[in-house]
Amino acid sequence: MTGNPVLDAIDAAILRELQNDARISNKDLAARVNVAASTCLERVRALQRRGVLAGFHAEADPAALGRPLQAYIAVRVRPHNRDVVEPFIRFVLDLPETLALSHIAGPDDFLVHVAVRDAAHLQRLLLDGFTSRREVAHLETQLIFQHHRKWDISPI
Amino acid sequence: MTGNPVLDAIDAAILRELQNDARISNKDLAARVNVAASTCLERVRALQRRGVLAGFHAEADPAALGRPLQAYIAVRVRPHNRDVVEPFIRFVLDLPETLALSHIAGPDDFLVHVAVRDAAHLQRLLLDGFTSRREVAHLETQLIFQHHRKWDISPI
DNA sequence: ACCGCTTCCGAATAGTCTTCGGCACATGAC
DNA sequence: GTCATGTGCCGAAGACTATTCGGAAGCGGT
Repeated sequence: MTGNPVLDAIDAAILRELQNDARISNKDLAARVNVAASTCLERVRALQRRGVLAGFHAEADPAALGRPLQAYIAVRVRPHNRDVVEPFIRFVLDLPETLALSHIAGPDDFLVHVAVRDAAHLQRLLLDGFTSRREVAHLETQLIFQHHRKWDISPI
Repeated sequence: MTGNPVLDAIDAAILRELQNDARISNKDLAARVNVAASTCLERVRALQRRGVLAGFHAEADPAALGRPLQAYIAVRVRPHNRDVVEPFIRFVLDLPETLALSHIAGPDDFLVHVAVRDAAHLQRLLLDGFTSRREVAHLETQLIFQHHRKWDISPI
């Protein structure tokens, strides 16, 4: 099931098209990858079953939602054990400012990607949201000038 | 038109639903946000026109595609001017390993988010892809244990 | 009240999704 | 070779959905 080593050309094409436009109709998708609509539908469902296609999401522009400023916040958490880490993760993911959170190896423990209204909003988030928490031992913030996300991931 | 400062409750609900499932049918979406299908369709198109909805993308699981290991690569580029930076950005975005690229302020210039097959693959990427380039002055790599992305961004 | 503007709705047509029976081909047993 | 089995693909057809459009309702401004 998960052991299938590679995608064939049609699956790869389906994946590419759906990553570019998740709302394409099944009929159009089938035409683009040169299979019948019924075949295409079954292929898509198989990709979902196998976990290759994990979901479909609309992309909202943070700037259009009043949050044009993005930053990374590197966080060190002490003590770095399960009882502290798990609530911290939940806390960060519940912040409306958070776009993504990584638990990383290195001097810092977490990297939090946030989108905020302006510098004042970022300052408030840092002071009230992060440094006020006991387990937060160290913070380092880097502003993001420009962020590029690649939507189409291909197999290896 | 674009000057409208906030989304009303219906737009916010549409945004939320589409961020959770971009392939929901217009009819179901309309039912969830309590408007007629025709109204819902026009709302969605308006959100696209305004740039709030920037696209619809399938989420592919990098691990299911044979790339279970993720890392951040912090890069310093010298000289840090337009003639060097722009080709570098293009180069990184063309790498199949790249998931995202941020141009940031601070001691490092770029943060590259990559997904690779294993540690050997990462090593090869660093040596052959990055340090072999003239403009790359410094590299720092951090492994990612766990990455959480929030799909539903809300206004402020 | 009246006008102009915007937003919403529901009916109707055009179009799509989804199921299902059957076909074609590959594989392995004998 | 020949048969049985399994897999994947296709196309037809009914069920369902998208999209358009005319008209109604709400809301400020005068």
